[in-house]
Amino acid sequence: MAFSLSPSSKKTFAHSLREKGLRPTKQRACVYGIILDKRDHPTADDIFDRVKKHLPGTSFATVYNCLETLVGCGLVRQVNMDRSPTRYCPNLTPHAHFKCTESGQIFDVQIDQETLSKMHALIPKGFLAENIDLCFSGKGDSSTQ
Amino acid sequence: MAFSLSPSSKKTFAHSLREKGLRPTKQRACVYGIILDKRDHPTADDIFDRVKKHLPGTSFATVYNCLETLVGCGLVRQVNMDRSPTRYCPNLTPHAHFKCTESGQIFDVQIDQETLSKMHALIPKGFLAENIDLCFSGKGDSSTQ
DNA sequence: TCAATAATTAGAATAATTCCATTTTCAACT
DNA sequence: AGTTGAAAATGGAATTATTCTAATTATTGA
Repeated sequence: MAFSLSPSSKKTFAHSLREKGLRPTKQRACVYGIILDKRDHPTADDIFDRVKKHLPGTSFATVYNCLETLVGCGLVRQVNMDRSPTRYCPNLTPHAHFKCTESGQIFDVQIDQETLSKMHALIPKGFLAENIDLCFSGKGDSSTQ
Repeated sequence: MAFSLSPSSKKTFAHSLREKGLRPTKQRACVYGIILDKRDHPTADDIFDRVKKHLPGTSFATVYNCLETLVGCGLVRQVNMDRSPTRYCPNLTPHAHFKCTESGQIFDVQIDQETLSKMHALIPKGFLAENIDLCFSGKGDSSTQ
């Protein structure tokens, strides 16, 4: 049985895909639902395990295909830290990531408008940034571990 | 014939290694010299090709070993963008990276103290950042391509 | 319903990096 | 100078995340 998205998520999902002429399949909905459901920045591997509980026949390739599609539609974002496996995040607001080197957990860190502007201002004339990626790593908050 | 470091680089190099009880070997000096020589953010593969011109018998494993050692000693820094191969950079000052999506080139972008402080201030109480990584990607300066 | 197109599937292939067992190098001691 | 022991280098195999491929299945629009 497929993952059930909330009515508003389902609308966003179907709309974003149709806008690009893509089909809102049950696998894509499931992957999207899983990323929304537990916002722990899962890897493709984590997502594959969770998807299989809902749609047991799903293959790894499909999970990767779905993730690529969802990223392409702007529904989820990739988080790359070091050489570790890519993680996925449904938070579309401007934010940075903090990786705890002890637990491996990743935390979202909001970026205020003023700091964001200062960061943008670093870019030299003639360059046009389409993407900004800010990552911290170090010791996380022990109360959350 | 080994790569020849400038007297001051040689001193920094030998000192940083000896401080950690490590040996300043000719392979390590060569890898370090190559990263200092052409500051184009080479990959391990690029470095391997260049090292072989000076020390033909060098193996890939040695290049990786040397890079790990140099990073561990703080002589060079790793630059990870997306899932592309790790690149290496001898610029030890606070700086960000801009990757041109057209040419693949990576440019250093200096970070002023005020912006750096603002970025640090984003980190929530209880977290201790040991590393900051700021990356931009988009269209680079066409005059440099 | 049916054809056309898009998406999914399983498994092979790839690419960057790491591991491992062996050999070589280097520095400190006889 | 020769010996020894630890550290480093070597070649090749192994690993891991991801992408590719060819065949099958699902979805959409006429």
